[in-house]
Amino acid sequence: MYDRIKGFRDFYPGEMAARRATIDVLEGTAREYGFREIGTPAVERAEMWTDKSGDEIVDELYSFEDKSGRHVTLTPELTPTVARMVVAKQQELSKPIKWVSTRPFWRYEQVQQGRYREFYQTNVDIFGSSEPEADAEILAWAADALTGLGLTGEHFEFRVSHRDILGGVLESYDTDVDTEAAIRAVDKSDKISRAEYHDLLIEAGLTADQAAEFDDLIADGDLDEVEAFADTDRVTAAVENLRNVLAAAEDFGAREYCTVSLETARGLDYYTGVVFECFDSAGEVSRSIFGGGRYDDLIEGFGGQPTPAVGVAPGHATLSLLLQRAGVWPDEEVQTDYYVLQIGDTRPEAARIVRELREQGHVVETDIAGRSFGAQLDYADSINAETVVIVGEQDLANDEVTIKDMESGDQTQVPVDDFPGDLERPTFDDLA
RNA sequence: UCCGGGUUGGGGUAGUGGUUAUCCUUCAGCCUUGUGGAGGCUGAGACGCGGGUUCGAUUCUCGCACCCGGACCCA
Repeated sequence: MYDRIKGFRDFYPGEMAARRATIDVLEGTAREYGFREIGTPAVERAEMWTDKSGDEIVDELYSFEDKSGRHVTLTPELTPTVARMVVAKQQELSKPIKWVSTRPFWRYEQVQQGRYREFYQTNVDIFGSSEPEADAEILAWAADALTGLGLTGEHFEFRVSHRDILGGVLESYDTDVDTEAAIRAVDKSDKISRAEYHDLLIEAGLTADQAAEFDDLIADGDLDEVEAFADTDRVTAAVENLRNVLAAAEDFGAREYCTVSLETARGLDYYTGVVFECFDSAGEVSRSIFGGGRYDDLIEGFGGQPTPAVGVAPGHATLSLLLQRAGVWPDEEVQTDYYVLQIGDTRPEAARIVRELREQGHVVETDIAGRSFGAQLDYADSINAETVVIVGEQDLANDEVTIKDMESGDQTQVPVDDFPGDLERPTFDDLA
């Protein structure tokens, strides 16, 4: 026996069916919005990450030198790849560019609940619109996708913020405040005591009074108060933009899932405007389910024309945790339309029936294991066959086959030449 | 990298310093090549690895590996 590599997963049929069902909803919803599917390489140049994040990032990459000496890596995220793709065809792609893709990514990380080394994400991105409607469309897609999976507003919420609000408020203090340290403190505020939180803020350069005041302001999430408190262009613009996005989300049907949460500070460095994270409302999944937001500087950073961008990338692992805890994880039930049972040497006739039924698009199985009558029925039962077609020597001697309804156990004889005949999906009820 | 918990047939478990390691389930076959869901019978299948203590270790002990949580991290 060989071990499975840590952090990688096998999907047995039942699990694969659930994964497939999840992907179908996410992508099907994206298709309704006009997002077009793209395909991307599993391997990219490692420089796409080391240039931006430094060489330490290599520790978290599945990177290696290929046979021609290129330093490459299994891709840990999609964003640099789409950025590269947008830059490469910037002139010929009509805007807004709306792309979707579901695929695995790889990161060499510590494995934990909801986090693997090979993980699947559905990335949904819009390039070329800085309008609030673009941000709102991302929120709306996410909301539609989650409700399409069977979740409701009881199960999830989007905590929405704006990158410039926290920074802008901190900037407005006269004192010399270490903005980054303060934002890190906000990020941790959930996990530490109030006193510790305030201490961290004070270390970042706020006075004790300011720390308390800042805490209240941010915790309340009241945009009017924020605006009144920090009357700077940056904060005013951020607040207005956030309001516009929420107003559009209202019309798009996603507002009810959104909560203004100015503490939502964490996330990728490249976010520039509205940011949001999806959380389990019940708090059972403590980690954020996924995050998204606006990253207007990224394309330019990859050598393209300045191009606004906004996107979201739900990871399927945390999503499945949420779906399971909400009790809406798609459970596969094997469904088989027909089992064609053979007794004696009836293969030619049985095979003809099987092929005709399959041609009509039905799911059809027959004996390929040389089993006895009882064992075949047993098997037909185990695969939830709706109808069993018994092709036995005795039946054929009368030019008949037996049609058995597995749920009721009722059965009837029909002329073998009339089966399946012209009926699209002949069952016991049609033939009795 | 760190912290906590764990490891007995495919899955779930009981148990023990000493004879053939318990039970449930699963799987295969049979009872029953012409009637499944119930039942019965038969069979397959396990003490993570290595060292130590011991006459003897699956059991005690140490180390390691692996698994599950969590911290850090999360581009």
